[in-house]
Amino acid sequence: MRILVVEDEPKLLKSILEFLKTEDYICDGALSYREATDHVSTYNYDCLIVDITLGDGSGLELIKILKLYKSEAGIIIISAKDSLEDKIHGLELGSDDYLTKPFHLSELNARLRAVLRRKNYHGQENLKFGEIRIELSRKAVYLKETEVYFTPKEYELLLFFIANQNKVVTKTSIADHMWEDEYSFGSYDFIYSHIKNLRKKFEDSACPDYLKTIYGIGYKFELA
Amino acid sequence: MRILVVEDEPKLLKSILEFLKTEDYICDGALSYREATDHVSTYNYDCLIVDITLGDGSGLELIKILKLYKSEAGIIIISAKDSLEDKIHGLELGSDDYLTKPFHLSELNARLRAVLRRKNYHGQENLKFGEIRIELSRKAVYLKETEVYFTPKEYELLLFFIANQNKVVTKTSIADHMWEDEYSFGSYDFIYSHIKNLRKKFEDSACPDYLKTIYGIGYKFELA
DNA sequence: GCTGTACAATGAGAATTTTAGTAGTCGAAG
DNA sequence: CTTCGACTACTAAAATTCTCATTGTACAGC
Repeated sequence: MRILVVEDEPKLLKSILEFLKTEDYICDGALSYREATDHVSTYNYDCLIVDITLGDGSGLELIKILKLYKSEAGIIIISAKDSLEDKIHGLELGSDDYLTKPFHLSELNARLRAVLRRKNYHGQENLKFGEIRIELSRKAVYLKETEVYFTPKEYELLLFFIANQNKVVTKTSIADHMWEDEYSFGSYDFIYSHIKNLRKKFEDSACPDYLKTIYGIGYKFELA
Repeated sequence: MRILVVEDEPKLLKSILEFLKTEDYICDGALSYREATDHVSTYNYDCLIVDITLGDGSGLELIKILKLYKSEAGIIIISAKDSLEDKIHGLELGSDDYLTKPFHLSELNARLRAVLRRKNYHGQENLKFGEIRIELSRKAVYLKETEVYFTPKEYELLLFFIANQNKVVTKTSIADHMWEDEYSFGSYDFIYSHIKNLRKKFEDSACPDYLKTIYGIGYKFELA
């Protein structure tokens, strides 16, 4: 379940992303208009959460553009104003729901579930990939039928790879997803480190290592 | 026993919720139509209490929609008008009972019990989870056959965990559920504090600690 | 095939973050 | 005025994440 959150207030964006990640969504953030269109033109999202009171242009314009790229994605609008106008415009342009600041994060989650359900993504409870099984609601990872503990970063990374299975993921995109704001372009040592930990857990459980290194590019998670 | 109350008058909603909580129901509130459908699409309720004179649309419409999602849930209609028409319509659409404003909360409780009984939830008096037994009617908690006093917040938290057993509950959702009004992105110290108190009571009674910490995320209440 | 360079993997420990624990303040109820 | 529960502030402990130095590996050019 892939989500893009567009919000210009860094703190709020961060806490939304953190929360959604704890709820097992694969999500990215954009601080501006342009960043958002970049992301949308690059990745496939199932739902977009958009603050329409961004600084750099009309948020409703943005929605039109987003729709062009990704017409089947759900859209939830966030707004500070409770103005009926904006609400109506938003809904006319094809947003699926509307949320007024301030809001509870679990409220956002409820809307999100509703939107995704309306789009027939009945929230999956389990993920399977080869010998790996994940019970999302329990955050439990099973390798070959035995439960293995994964730290938050490891868990998130694993989910990310499964979401992008059979595709090459660049280190840049990994860094982008997992370390939103503060990733320094210098080295990817921290990625190597987490990759190593993942592989160690596979090995310790005699689980095949589905993670292929693509030299000079990144990784690919695939069977056999 | 999970209940959703749909009522657009905030004060009334609040007092209904408070009352139901003292009666040991796990309950959520919705101030509008849309909020209600969100909740219903997200959680499983055993009964819905719906004011059909909401501002944002016909309440009877709402009931139709609610039924679509969750046909086995009981429904009690609240209405300001005592019109026979609405009553008949409501019952036709599958509501189980009907209550006219103003009403006593104890009256609501009686209807609720009746509805739940009819649905074979014959007045669930006890909850059990491992070595924990709760007599809901008395708000009495037994750990390993000895009664232990739990403060109101501890009790509510315990019920929340039991209601969400075997699932990871994030700190955010705990905060959202237990401190609906005034929680702002602060620290989670108060959660830690209550968690500690719960665990202390388990320990003092030599009762297993079913509460697992999920580092960086929240907690999980499960056997073994 | 050999060699050099850039990239990737590894292991250990430092730094940071998160949680547990302790003590104490505040405010409401009696 | 006292008691009790709810919450806060602070310290300690635990766990995770990140850094860094080092070792190993793939690729390209010769």
